[in-house]
Amino acid sequence: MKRDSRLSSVLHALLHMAEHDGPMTSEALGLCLGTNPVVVRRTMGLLREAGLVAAARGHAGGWRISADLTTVSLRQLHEALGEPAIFAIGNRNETPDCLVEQAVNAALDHAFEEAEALLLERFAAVSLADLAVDFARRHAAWRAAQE
Amino acid sequence: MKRDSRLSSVLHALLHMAEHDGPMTSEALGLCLGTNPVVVRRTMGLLREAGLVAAARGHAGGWRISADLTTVSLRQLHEALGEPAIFAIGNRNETPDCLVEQAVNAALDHAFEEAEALLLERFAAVSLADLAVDFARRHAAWRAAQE
DNA sequence: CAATTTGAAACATATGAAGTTACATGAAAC
DNA sequence: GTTTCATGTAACTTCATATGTTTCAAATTG
Repeated sequence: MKRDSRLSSVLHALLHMAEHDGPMTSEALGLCLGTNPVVVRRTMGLLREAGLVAAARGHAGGWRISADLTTVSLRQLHEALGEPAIFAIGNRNETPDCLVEQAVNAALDHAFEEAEALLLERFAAVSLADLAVDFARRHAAWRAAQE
Repeated sequence: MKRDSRLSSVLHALLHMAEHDGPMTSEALGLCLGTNPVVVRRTMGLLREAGLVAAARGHAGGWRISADLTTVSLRQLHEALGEPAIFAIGNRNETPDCLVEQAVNAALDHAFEEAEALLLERFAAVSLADLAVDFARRHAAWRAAQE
């Protein structure tokens, strides 16, 4: 199963935007992410619809963050992306007639629901500002190591 | 992304086997699961390698459980299936040079590791015997509802 | 008007789970 | 011992879907 890496992508893009003065074009972001500008527009477009970023066309256009970094959590970004499926494992049949399969589904669903709740709770607890701080720490450590 | 439903499948198969006297053929299990006998053999073969089931060829052959239902947990089954990837969401690049992406990966990895640990813990706490009990309960309720 | 940039549709590629076909191997029945 | 039944396994096809690509319209700026 191919994994959905859009959450990772938009975080990467947003932090680059946060470190950058002025708007960044899809092409510039595509270079940072190692992907195509159209893929950037497609994914960032979902964040635009959620009001997290704004896009401007034409000369000096591009993408900029239109929200407070301290208030945007990973969970909000996950939601902005349309809450894609979290698990690569699932039930064979979600609405079985077979009582055996119903018992199996109930047990698996329960475990997955707990894990999902924990994951979303952790996502909600991390903001873009937290990531920016972590990046700054790594950057300082990297600069120190260059000496 | 297409979800891996093998854990769900083998649980369904194992509970039918537990309710059934004597070995069950791949064809019979395929009918229970709504799939092809070859798919059953392919998947059950992994459980055979883990020593959880045994297969006999020829007349009166088929699959039977070769372990104590109370000692086989969902986690053991997950392991027998080769510990397939749990999440449908992941990092774009697992070993990035970019410090921004490293910070992003660290945050996501941390959240996913916690959720994975919880899920596996829950899997470890549920045995086939537990599922058999739940099935029996559902079956009794169903019979009562038929009157 | 010309250059730049997003928006979006349409199509191509890649990956992996699941399904299918075909046949060899082994075990029991007769 | 031959027939029948069943697993073991390889090879191929199908299907879903994330990602990538091409193309062009629309909007904005110089």
